[in-house]
Amino acid sequence: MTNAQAARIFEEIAVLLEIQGEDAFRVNTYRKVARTVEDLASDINDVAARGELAKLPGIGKASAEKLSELLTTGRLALREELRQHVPDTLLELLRVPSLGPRKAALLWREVGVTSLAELKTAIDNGKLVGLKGFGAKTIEHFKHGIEFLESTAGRVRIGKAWPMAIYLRDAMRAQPGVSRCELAGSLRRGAETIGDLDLLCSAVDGPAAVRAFTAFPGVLQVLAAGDTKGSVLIELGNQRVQVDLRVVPADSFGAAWQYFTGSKQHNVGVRERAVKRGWTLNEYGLYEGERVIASKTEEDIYAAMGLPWYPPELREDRFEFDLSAVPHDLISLDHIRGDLHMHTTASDGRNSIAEMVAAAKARGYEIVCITDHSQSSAIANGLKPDRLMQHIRDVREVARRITGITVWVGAEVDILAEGRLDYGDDVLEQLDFVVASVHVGMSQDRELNTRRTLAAIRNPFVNLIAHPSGRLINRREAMPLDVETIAKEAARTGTSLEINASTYRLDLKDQHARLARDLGAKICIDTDAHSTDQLDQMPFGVMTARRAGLLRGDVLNAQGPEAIREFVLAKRRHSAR
DNA sequence: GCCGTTTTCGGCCCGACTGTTTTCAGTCG
Repeated sequence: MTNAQAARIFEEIAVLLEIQGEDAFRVNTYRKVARTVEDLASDINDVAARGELAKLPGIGKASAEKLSELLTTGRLALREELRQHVPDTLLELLRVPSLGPRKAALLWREVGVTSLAELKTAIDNGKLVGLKGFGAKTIEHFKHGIEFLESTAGRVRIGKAWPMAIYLRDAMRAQPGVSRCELAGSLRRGAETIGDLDLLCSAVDGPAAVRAFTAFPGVLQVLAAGDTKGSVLIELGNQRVQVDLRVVPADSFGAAWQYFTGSKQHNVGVRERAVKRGWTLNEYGLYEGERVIASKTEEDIYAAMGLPWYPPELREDRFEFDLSAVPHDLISLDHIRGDLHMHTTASDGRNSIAEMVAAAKARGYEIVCITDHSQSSAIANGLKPDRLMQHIRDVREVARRITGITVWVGAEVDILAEGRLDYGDDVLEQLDFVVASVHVGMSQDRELNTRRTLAAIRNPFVNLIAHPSGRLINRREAMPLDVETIAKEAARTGTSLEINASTYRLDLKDQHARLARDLGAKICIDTDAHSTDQLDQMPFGVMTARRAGLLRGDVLNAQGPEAIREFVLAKRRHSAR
């Protein structure tokens, strides 16, 4: 059982308990267990095998026993018992906005509704009319909510949400009386997917700002519009997404920005510190009774509690409250000196070698590496060795013509299903930098996937394992892989592991990148661009690296061309010995 | 159910908005 599967089961138990009206704090305990397991970089089975489950934060004796039961037997008595009492299809009702556990329980007990489909029918047949707590507006809301669910595919990739968020932020900034507007929420934290867009602004007239917001073109539906808060649904490609706006006084902006950036768990951690000092913290400020201790800036809020200002990417209650673990020189976009993984028209890219190189140079890079697909990727027009030889000459020719940037020729060579690389060493040794990655046979088991990735890492000419897990966000699960073993071998051999900056991938993910760095592996952040505009995905890779707590020195392409060249040569020398 | 420099019991973050309420419960973030 994977971490994600175990986490899902504990989250499900939390919901089932909630519907049964269980004590909210006990419910929260199960949620915490789910989150701890989900966020864990190492395999939960390994932790269990070492008998260290109860050492994890928020997991005590009872939860450790339940986890252990689940991992060894694949079943959990508590869950099965709960499911006997509560129909499992009831869980899907909670996805309807403004329908929570209380109302779900009422719908089930009073009207016999146990699923989304039954809710829809019950509404259409007027069966909810007269039900206590269910007025006409509530019923209408549910009707819209079901339509919303049918038209949305859940969370949105950050790369899809970002441009819309910037557009809305700038539109708010242009409103009269609005002195400031900023992104908040998971978007500001650089999370890989976004549930809704959060905007924070300060304005002289709150209700006017909310009115302007809810009147934007593109707003499909207004969910709430108060004096300081507005919520709307907007169209985003083929999806719909909720956008929340909060308006606060300028003097409270720091407190509010801290508050609305989250994460929820980070805020709980910060608040607990306030409570210990006898203070209260809300979106308007940090208070001792009526007295304001801090409110204007985030820095003020954190400093008052003896905490450093946290880059938003670190605010996940993962490691940031261990002050010795808070990095001082976190990697940032302006540290990035090159992009070492991209494609051209030679394989499946849309732009020529010269166009990609010019675009990299225009972004201020000192080094760029062209890495087209290898021969077995027929669908991607992969290069057979003879075409690759011509391609090498073509890249060298561009390198001669375009000055002011180091231009390398490499390849993205397939790691085949049985573990062989798609080019022989006689071909690989002619390249400046070799990217190896898995594109086929992803349904193989953990051992096989790990073994073939290790084989690639041990090849003296392979310098980077690209998108190591092969996941596609919202589309394909990561292939089963022992990331810990991979990272150790990468560290030992001098091979880097990628954070692929494409917002379809973001692979390695933040937690794994942190684990890999801790085990000594170098990380390389690349866009895997298939066109010049995709080079602009780099910020999302950097945000992922920041969430992992990576420093400038942990990132290969934050070094200059000479250092990267030395990284390549060192592995070849080491292997020749 | 977890936790502990207020430690083995008694807390556990805080406020806005909505709807159906005559004073608050439910939901959300």
